[in-house]
Amino acid sequence: MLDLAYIREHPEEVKQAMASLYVEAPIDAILELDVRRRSLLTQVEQLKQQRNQVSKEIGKTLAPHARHTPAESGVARQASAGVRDAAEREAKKAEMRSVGDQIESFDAQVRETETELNDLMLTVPNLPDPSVPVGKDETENIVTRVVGEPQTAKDFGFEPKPHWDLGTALGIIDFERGVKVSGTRFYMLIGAGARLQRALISFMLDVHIGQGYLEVYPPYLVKRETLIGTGQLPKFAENQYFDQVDDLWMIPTAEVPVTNMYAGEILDGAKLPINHVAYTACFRREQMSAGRDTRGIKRGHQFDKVEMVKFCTPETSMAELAKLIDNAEEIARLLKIPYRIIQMVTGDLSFSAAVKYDIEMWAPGCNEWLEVSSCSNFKDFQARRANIKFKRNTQRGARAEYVHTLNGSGLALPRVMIAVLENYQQADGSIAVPEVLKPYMGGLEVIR
RNA sequence: GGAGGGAUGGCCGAGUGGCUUAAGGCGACGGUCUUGAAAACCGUUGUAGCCCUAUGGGUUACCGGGGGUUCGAAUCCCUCUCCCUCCGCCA
Repeated sequence: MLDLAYIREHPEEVKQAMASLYVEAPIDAILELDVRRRSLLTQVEQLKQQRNQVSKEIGKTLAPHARHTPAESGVARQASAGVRDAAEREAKKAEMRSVGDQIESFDAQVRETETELNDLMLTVPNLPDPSVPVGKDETENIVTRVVGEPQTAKDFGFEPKPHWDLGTALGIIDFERGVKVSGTRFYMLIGAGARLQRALISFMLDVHIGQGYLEVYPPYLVKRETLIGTGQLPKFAENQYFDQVDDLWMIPTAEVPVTNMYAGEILDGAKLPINHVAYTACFRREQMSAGRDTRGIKRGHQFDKVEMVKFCTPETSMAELAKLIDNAEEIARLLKIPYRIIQMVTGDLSFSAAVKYDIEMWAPGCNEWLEVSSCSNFKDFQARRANIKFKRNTQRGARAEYVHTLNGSGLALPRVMIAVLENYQQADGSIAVPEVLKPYMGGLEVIR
């Protein structure tokens, strides 16, 4: 969520930013609601002040012993001065009743305006960082680096096969049975296939733990407000699986529970940056892209992922993003798989990101670059939604500020599996196990 | 799923309709004293919003969330959530 005060003070700048994202954002409607809300607040607060004051005066005119008898049964026995007081008191009460009615009506209008305003604010995407190149869509994204040599048939000395052929022949990926049990876009990993995925998970976690990330095992089902915190809701409800009875939602990424684990908290600035790594399954309906990437295990409704999440101070978040990318790259380097880094232009930024880089691994069988990681700096956008703050020190009067949040895949499993299978395939259709994975595979050298 | 008990500031903990502007304690911060420290003593203390003549002043809301009663609610009523104790069920 953007800072409302910032929109109020820099409306033209915000509108331009939205234009560079190729997004229609209701900035004018927000500004109008903001004016209306503040005007209503001023009026209702005056009325409340009046009521508070007069109510206190009413209390003072009551004799101390009478204060606890609401019916004022003793009125008849009081002297004439007391009776006059009582009459005056009743007049004031009647007056305050009418003030109360006005307050009620104003409060209702304030609530209505705030709900409307908040609903609109939740649909506005993050502002892009000034460093992000302006561009319309993914075709204009920038390849910033290529690491390693993408291998082709010439290098292999034979025609490299796609993973669906390799996996099926080896009996380590079973597409038919996955579909039988769960429907389209599901598959099963069998034997060395399942073990290879498990090896990759353990390997990645160990590498990231070594880089200083604290491992977290989070829930896979979360509340609606948790998905609002990271920005998946309300805009992208159609991409989520959820249980209607309990209003619990299946996580599309570990980012959701891990970022929100500090929701509503004020963190100790001395403890920042906080680095977490989590392995989870992820669930996505992907109905928007039905028909795309239908072959193989590239895009399924369920996949595993190791994810890194960072919480840091505003002034360090860009440097932390660079570290995050390097930490994710380390996996590709250790696996000795060629990869490249892509910078997203404004038009291809995700809803919550201010800056975003993708890591793509080369897959010689499918003959394409596979997106295995997205590393994003969300700045204070998610922190504002999830209300995650920090204090720089314990000094008196220290102000709580919003943290900056970042996350990046410490790689998405199915696509790394594809890259491993296709890059390490041999002429006979067997797969050499990458050196760094052998200890995790019980010393297995070749999958055949 | 059933029965009972709870939720108050950074923490502990009082508070059954109006001197509550939330007592008291702890902690934290500042000061006095001291060669320095401790102790003692004095003072300060949260969050969010709005308004103004704006290094300051005013005001509203916040005692788990939401609603209600009342001139007035931490306090009374309804409801929801979460936690604790016990029972049942369960990988």
